[in-house]
Amino acid sequence: MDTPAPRRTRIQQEKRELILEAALEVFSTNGFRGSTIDQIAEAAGMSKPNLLYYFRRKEDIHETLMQRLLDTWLAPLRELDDIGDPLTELRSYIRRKLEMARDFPRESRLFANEILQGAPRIMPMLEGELKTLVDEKAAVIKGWMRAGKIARTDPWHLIFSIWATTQHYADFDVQVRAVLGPNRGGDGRFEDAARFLEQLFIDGLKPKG
Amino acid sequence: MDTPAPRRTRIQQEKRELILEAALEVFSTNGFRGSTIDQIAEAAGMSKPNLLYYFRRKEDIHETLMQRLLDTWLAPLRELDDIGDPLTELRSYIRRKLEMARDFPRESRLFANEILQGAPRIMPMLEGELKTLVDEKAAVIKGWMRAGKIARTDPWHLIFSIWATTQHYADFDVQVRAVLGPNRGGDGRFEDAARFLEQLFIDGLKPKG
DNA sequence: GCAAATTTTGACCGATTGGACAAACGTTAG
DNA sequence: CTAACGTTTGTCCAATCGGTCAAAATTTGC
Repeated sequence: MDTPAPRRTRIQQEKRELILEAALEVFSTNGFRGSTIDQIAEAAGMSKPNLLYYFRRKEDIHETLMQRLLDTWLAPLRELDDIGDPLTELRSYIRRKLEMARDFPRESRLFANEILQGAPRIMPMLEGELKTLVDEKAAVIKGWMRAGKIARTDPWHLIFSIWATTQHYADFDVQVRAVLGPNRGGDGRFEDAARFLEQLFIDGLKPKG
Repeated sequence: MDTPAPRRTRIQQEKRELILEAALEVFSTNGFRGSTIDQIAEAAGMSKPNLLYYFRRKEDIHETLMQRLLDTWLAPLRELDDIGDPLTELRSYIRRKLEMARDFPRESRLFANEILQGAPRIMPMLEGELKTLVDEKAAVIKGWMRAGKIARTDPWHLIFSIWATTQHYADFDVQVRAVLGPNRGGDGRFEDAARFLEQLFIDGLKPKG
């Protein structure tokens, strides 16, 4: 409805991708207001007016970036399956989220920036699509608890905690690396985190007695 | 060494406090670059040149704010005591951190903003003071594990997870409230979170038979 | 090969920004 | 009362910002 006919030239497609890639880099490290069109243009290897030929306003770039992000961002939770084995499902959800923090830290920071500032541009999506999805998956988890397959807890706060702990390794990466130091803070930190989080969540969720 | 003689008038003390309070509000919601001196001045109820009489540069305000923040921010971890009962110590550490997220969300967001942007202004403190403190407390926790008082895990990632989960309720507050909805997202959400986190961390850390 | 359409650029604009400055205003101690 | 000191304000400035525009350069369809 809102995108009637995005007929695009080959050049347009390529250049738009280039700009979005550059904008992701710039926005995720400086925030929206902290980033300038010039910075993005330079990172994309083109002049400012040229960039503005592809995206007429700075906010259009951010909006496009945000729309793409949200799809991939919620994919792991969408895959949480009622059918599968509960502990296996949760374990792979945690692993997938941690992999996203490792492989797409800029996307994570872009999202964190948006939320930190009060989510002015995606509030409807949080209260709509996101809430619906979380409620749905919380119901699934509650079902597992009722069936005695996992220990009883608050499913919503469980999901929050998984989000918080996994995204922490992207959003607070500099702090994590600074504290761990050059040895433990190297490439192995994600495997260490994976082991720790699996123990914390999965062992903790095994049904009691 | 760096603050030789901060002799200050009564008016200076009062006005500086006023400015810092206003700046905390503005910086924590807009980030450093996203905030303007005019905004802070207006929030503090004074003119821009008047504000610049008390803080000569915008960055001076941010720096002062950050220095104050770091002291109070690490206080809970500093209090983690080797002498006390391990599970009690950890439980009250988690509770204290969650209380800080509830009572000082602006400070939490200010800190998160700084880290998100790569911690350009506090990197030395992260690699110095913070790393030292965390290493020290990690050693304490390791001692508890060796003594069989709590289950074995990675102390560093345990601390990261406590930080992540508790601060989440300040930094991602809008998302938490949006997902929980008007009923569960009300004032009780911190008590729910406290219960959940205690179960997650404390029960999970009880020594295995 | 050429005309039409697309892409790129340099020059420019008004608004906003952080900050400087001197003059005006208030306060306070003797 | 008054001189010295502290505080406040209006005005101004250079730099940077998001964005425009027309003209030049390039690509594309035939």
